[in-house]
Amino acid sequence: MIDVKLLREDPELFLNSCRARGYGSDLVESFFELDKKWREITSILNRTKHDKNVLSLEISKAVKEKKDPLALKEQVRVLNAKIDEMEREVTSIESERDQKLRLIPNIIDPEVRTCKGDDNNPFVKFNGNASVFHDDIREFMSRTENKGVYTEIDYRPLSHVDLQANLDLVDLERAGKISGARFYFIKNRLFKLELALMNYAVDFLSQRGFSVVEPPLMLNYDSMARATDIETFKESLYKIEGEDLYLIATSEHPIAAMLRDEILEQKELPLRVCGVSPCFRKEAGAHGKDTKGIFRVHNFNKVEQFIFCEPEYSKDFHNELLANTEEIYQSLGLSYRVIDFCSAELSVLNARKFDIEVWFPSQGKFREVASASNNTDYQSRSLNIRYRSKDGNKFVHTLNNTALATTRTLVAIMENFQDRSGKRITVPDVLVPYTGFDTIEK
RNA sequence: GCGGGGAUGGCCCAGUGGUACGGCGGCAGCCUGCUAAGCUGUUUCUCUAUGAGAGCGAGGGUUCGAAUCCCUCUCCCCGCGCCA
Repeated sequence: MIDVKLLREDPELFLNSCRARGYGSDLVESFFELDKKWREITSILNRTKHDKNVLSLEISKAVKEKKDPLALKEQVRVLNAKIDEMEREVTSIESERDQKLRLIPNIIDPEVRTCKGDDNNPFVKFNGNASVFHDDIREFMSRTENKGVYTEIDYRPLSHVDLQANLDLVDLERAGKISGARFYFIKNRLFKLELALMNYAVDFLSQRGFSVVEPPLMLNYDSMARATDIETFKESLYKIEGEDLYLIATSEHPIAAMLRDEILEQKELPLRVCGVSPCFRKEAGAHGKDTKGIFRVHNFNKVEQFIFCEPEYSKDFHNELLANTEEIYQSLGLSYRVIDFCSAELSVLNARKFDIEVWFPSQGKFREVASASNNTDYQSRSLNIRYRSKDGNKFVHTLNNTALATTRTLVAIMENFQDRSGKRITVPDVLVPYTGFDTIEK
């Protein structure tokens, strides 16, 4: 949620942010219309309540002095009827107003470029040495602003779907039979590789000052609504029938909600939390995309980074979160590019967002594996997470970034580290201590 | 699931129908000077702000008036039951 006071003081700030996102100004305008009405009625209501309180005190005195309070009581009854009516009106206007308020998006970081469309997200950097099939070189170089480094290959590597069939690593048919599309059984060495990835990422973050939590996998409506935005609710979340519970789409949400309504000490900050959990997503808006294999699925495991910090430092921590994930992917030997999101592609919560996209030689594309968001004080204001400072209690800034999502990283490893026969996958060196094997083959 | 106990400001705690007591901590100031202490003020949210309103886990109800009485719910603690 945005800061109402700031909105009243400087509407232009929010109008600009709305425009850059392609929103139009109706939201802000209808907020002000309702807010004006709300203030007017609230003011009369409070005056009436004051009158009532005064009368009530008089009754109290009258009773003590053994005078008859009947006439005074009647006056209060009349006021009560008015108060009831006004209160109903205020409540209804207030809820309408707050509904608008909750939809007004976060203020965009001034460094974000005003543009639209995923293809226009500004390129930030490339790292690695990608295997690129010669037909894809042009695409590869254009996506890296000619800064990409590659080794040309004269064949197209197998997709993970074919590889896993060759090596008996995933059973999609039976998962489809019992659960439906986008479900899977992960089998054998691929499962051990998944465990290795999670362990590796957790160890990595532990060494960088993160505490580790496995969160609740369900949140109630209130916590979820305050930790996320309406789009996530609509597009992603599974609800438990007959219960006030939703399956989490990422551990970002329970970690953010964990500290709701709390006041932290300044010396506790920054608070670095690593969350490890399955993530459940409906993928309702993704019909027809990535329908084969385990690239886009209804549940996967993820190691997430989350930071609560003082406002002054959130940009630094945003970079720290990005650097952590980059280092993980570098150490795995995967080539990636970083993009900086266009204003119109940011989520309502985001002030700024970077994505890390790994090169998949079998698809000839960079694909998203991690997403680093700075939500500034938008999430913390909804969740009411503050810290004590010299100038009073202030909202913390919250940031998050994927450290490692297992299914996509497994696909990346399979597609990048297969040999030419398509019957053997090399395990990245850093994972071998965790897996106990260095190849996956038939 | 059953029975009992609980939830009051950042924290602790008092409060059996008349408008929330006191302490601790934090902040500001004063006084002072020896590992410090003392004194005063302040401490949540909202508003059209010398003033008002709201706020005692949440939501209803009774009443002129509810932290207090009644109903429903949530969470925590103790015991019993069930259980990987």
